[in-house]
Amino acid sequence: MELPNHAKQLLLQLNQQRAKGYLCDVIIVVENALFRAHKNILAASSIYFKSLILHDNLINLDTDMVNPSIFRQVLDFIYTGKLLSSDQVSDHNFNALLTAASYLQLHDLAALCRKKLKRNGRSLHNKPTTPTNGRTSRNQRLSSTPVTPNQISGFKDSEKTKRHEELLKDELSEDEVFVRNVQCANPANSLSPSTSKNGSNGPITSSGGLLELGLDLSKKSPSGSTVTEEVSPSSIPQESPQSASESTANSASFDDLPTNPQSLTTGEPMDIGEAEECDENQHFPDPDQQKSTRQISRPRRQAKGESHKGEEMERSTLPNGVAKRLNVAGERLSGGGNSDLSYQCKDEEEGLENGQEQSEESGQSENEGGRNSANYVYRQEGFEPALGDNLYVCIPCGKGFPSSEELNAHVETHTEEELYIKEEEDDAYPKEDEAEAEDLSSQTVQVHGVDSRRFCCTVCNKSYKDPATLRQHEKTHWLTRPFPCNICGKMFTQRGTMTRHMRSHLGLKPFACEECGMRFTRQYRLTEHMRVHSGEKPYECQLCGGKFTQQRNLISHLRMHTSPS
DNA sequence: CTGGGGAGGGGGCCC
DNA sequence: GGGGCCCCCTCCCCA
Repeated sequence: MELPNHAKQLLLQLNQQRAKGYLCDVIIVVENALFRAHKNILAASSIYFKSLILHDNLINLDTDMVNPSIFRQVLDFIYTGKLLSSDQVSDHNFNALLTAASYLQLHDLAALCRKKLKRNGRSLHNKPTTPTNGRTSRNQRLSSTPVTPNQISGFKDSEKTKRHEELLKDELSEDEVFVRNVQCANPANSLSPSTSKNGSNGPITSSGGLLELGLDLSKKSPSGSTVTEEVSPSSIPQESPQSASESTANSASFDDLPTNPQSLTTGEPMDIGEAEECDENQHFPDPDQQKSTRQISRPRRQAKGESHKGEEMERSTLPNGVAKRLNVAGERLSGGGNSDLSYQCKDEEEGLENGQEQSEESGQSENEGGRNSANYVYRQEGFEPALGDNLYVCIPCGKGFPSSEELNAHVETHTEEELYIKEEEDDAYPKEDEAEAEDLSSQTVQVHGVDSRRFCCTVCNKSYKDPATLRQHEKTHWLTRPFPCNICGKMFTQRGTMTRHMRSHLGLKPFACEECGMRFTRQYRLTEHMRVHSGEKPYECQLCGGKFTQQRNLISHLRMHTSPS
């Protein structure tokens, strides 16, 4: 007995889930576009993917071989077995598809493309369609500014490309919208290292419309002359749980998108069955051949360890029974390609059990449901039967919910005060003066005579000059971190920190050295760096007289003095 | 090979 | 929100 449509229905469901970002556990980076998908599906489709996603949740594809537009079709094909109808896909597009399919070892797709090209009597070009990486310019496509054919550098046949872009224009899947939120941050800087180094792209202004999409991770250089990212400030899509309701404008664009996989493609689909060599058993080619074609260079290993004092405190104070880790199959988000994208969630790599950190899924869940309000969405570790389907757990109270939407609705009922860790509930923090701390209420203002630091934290007794700073500090005691990274899900207590973190994902280095052209993610780094050119060494060791350009190196040096040797 | 310095990069947090 | 600083990790170079 066999259900005739079982496989089809299963794939349909999976594609719907992809469209919603549901249970997606891998992000594929193609130039400046990100695609969410399921590891299992990719692994089942291509041994190339299979090898890549074993350890990485973030895969960076070779932009010489595939561009975002093509990969979108590839991904659609993987999930549906269908391509756009042949009259909607130009020969040039088939060439690009063939290139991508070969590169990704999607042999069925490659065979399909070959057949179509052969049928059309065209020569096969199993080469990149362009030396400029087929920068099909999703940014441009998404931009409200009209795009001239010349701007689409990815294809020589710009008219056909444009036509294809138009075809795709109105059928963005949700993963692309997710991409939009990320990539619009830096329309000038793609994720490829080629543009991150010197920022050779032209200046981008808000007139392009990209910034309306809401993410600005750029900075302005102090000099201004060497920086290309001239963008106006705009809001960040992530918001605190308290302000989540304000994000409806963002959410609307998601909700309007089609989730039916059929709508992901238009026109008459071309079924995979057209490919002559489409044998189900031919999905996995010779592994040796696979190795030889592997294109992705491994990223430089990133900083791994950190003190994470606050996170350790969080772990120690998490309520019993509250799931912390949403860890989806390895969970380690590492850059699969260029170093600009080689960020790794350090705690994830270290296997820490910190729910606040393990939020790739939370990010997806927020995309699925409240979009920007799912700061409390964490999957239960494993799938404990006792919880049934209530896999989405509210960290503060431990309640489980079957969907992120319900959890988000529940989270709204929590007040800030509830999220705050009361002093009496927390014995994990060092107290400078416990007796005094006991007398402090959350509203207490300590006046220490002429001391201007009148605002004391009731948890750790630190004092601050103004209530805003105190409030900012108090967030470090919260169980939850209100600002998640859209890419890796890492959570931050301050929006600025998250924004800064996002720059590392996107390779944004707005601060350029006028002397050597080296670029930095932070002004402070540039200031430090400038001492290299000036020869200034303001930090002097009082023990040996050694001088240093950076304070941290003096500190490191001092350890050498103090450590027993 | 090892230790030390220089420097790039990331996160936390206060102002 | 941005700036600045601290702390950390890491890599690279060189003696």
